Amino acid sequence: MKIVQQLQALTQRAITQAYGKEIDAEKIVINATRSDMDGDFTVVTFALAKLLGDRPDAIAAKIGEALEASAEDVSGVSVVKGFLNINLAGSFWRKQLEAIKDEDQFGYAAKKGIKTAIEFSSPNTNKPLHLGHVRNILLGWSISKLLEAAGHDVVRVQIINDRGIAICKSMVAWQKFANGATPASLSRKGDLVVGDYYVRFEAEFQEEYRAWQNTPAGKAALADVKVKEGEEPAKKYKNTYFNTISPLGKEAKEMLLAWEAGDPSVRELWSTMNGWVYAGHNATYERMGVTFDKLYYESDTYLLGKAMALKGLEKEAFYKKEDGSVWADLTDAKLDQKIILRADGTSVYITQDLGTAHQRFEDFGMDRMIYVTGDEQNYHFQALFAALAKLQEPYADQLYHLGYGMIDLTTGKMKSREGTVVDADDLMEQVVAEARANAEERAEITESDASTRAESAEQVGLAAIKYYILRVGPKKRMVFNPKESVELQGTTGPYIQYSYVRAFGVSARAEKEGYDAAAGGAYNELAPAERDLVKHLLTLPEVIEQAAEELDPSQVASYAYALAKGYHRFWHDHSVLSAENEAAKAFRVGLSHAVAKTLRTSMDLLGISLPERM
RNA sequence: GGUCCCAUAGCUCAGCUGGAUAGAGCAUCUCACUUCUAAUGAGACGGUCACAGGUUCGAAUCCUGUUGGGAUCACCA
Repeated sequence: MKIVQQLQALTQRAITQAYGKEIDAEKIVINATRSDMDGDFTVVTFALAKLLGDRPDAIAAKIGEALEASAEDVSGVSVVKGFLNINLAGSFWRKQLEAIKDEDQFGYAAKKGIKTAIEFSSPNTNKPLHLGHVRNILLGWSISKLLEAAGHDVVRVQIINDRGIAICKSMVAWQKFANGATPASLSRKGDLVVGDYYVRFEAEFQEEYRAWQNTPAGKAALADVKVKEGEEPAKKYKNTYFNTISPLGKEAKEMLLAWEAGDPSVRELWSTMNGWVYAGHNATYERMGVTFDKLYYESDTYLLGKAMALKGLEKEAFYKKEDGSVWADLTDAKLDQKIILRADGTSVYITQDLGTAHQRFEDFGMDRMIYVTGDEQNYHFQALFAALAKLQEPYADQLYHLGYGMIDLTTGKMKSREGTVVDADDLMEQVVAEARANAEERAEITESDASTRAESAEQVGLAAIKYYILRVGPKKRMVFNPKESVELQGTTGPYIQYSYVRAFGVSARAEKEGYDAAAGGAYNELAPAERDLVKHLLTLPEVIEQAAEELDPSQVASYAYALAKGYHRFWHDHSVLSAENEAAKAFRVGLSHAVAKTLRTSMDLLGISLPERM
């Protein structure tokens, strides 16, 4: 039982003793005592004043007296205005620590029998993963771990957007300019190669468009474009040009049609180039420590979506317009009319999502489904959920969309077209290099060999990136400062890792050298730093529960940081191996052991691994 | 115009279901290393919690409105 609940029960009894009235225990407000006041927990009595017909300070005094007399774990009380500060005995905290120290899955909830599917990352197959994906992947992975810790059965899925005009652009450019080059012949990651040709296509297209603008036909067409003030005709006309005039655009569109028709040579090129991308993406995922249970491909599910649309028509959940297009009326969900199928029977974005959702339910029978995407898709998911509700899909009321805020670079907004994206691979490489440089500088202190240093640099660099991004609440738009993200000091992953290195190192050494573990039972006068650590350790289950409930890894990030900080402070003031006596030593070894274990648990929930040396 | 998200120290961010004098990190300035690993610790400096009302014994937190920033409202994904 949680300590606060125990105290509520005790306080409830004390009130009955002092006033002869029964108060609902849950209504008694008990908070952690402010750090600058003496005490562990504080009963806030203002709300009780009316119920008991007494003044807050008098209530605090009377409850305090009763508590001190009857509760053996209460070592002292003090009253400040209406606040009753309670001190719990050192032996109480010592016993609490002993109870969790070797608990295998401390912080994890029992299985709830709820199956949750979570979709994240879900890239296009025409380019490498970039900074936006990094936030998506880290959030998705961490939330999936949190849900598992909270007792859910989790299935991690992706929908891979492997078809469409974008990949066709890469394919056209590759055919025209690559001379048969492959990732192997270029010694370059496959996703980067395909991305190169996507960029090449865009560059060639820009050039073609610019040249056309200077032809008589181009000038005439642009002169007719109506624009608002500050808008450029050429920019506004670009899509129209691509779709109706551009030779390159025509090639790409013909390729898309050939793909849809199942043209064997186009399909073959398509699957070859997608294969390159998958190999590249997988390498990136692997380095990030992320895996998926099941992948869905848009090239499969867009057909399923069409079936869903037709089912919707049968059920009269959707309706057909005169031109043959299929629509959903979502006005009762405060949304608009939403198209489900085009007049020519081809699918739109939402169509494949309908199909994918249904297929997943067939595959897994999940109770809940969580989508992690950028918040620019908030409206899309509202519409998707409303449409699934209209179809009366059984899981329709258990769908969640987590739209995270855009991640901006310090230099400005992140736009792939302007070439200011930070590539995921480059980012990891840069930060790991920084960590390596740091480790080399400290090589004398750590007395480690080169391969150990390289390994820990990898862990440290990745921790820096992951922590930097996950410490911010998901919905908040955040600024990514490349310089600052490399920083290994302050509120960072490496700071926490260092705390772990200390806690783990010292407890492992004590185990190895041997100490009198039983002596700890005599240690009942905890120093403030020790008491704070034990208290903080004990809150892990609540932190996990709430973070999972709110789909918010940043709460765990804060928790881990506070724990690491507390341990650093403790370390500074107290010696473990050369403690004053055997009792103190035994207690501190146990404390260090528990801190190390808890840091490991909480950082694991963020997808961050901890080195034993650094 | 409709809907949604955001606004806290110079900068980047915490602040749980309303509780005491709003907290960290970075930056700036001090101090502490022949270490159980100083990638650390201690201190100083830094605030009209966007603004205005309301609810309450009590509001950064809840409600309403205003302002500012962003997203979205495509037969794009």
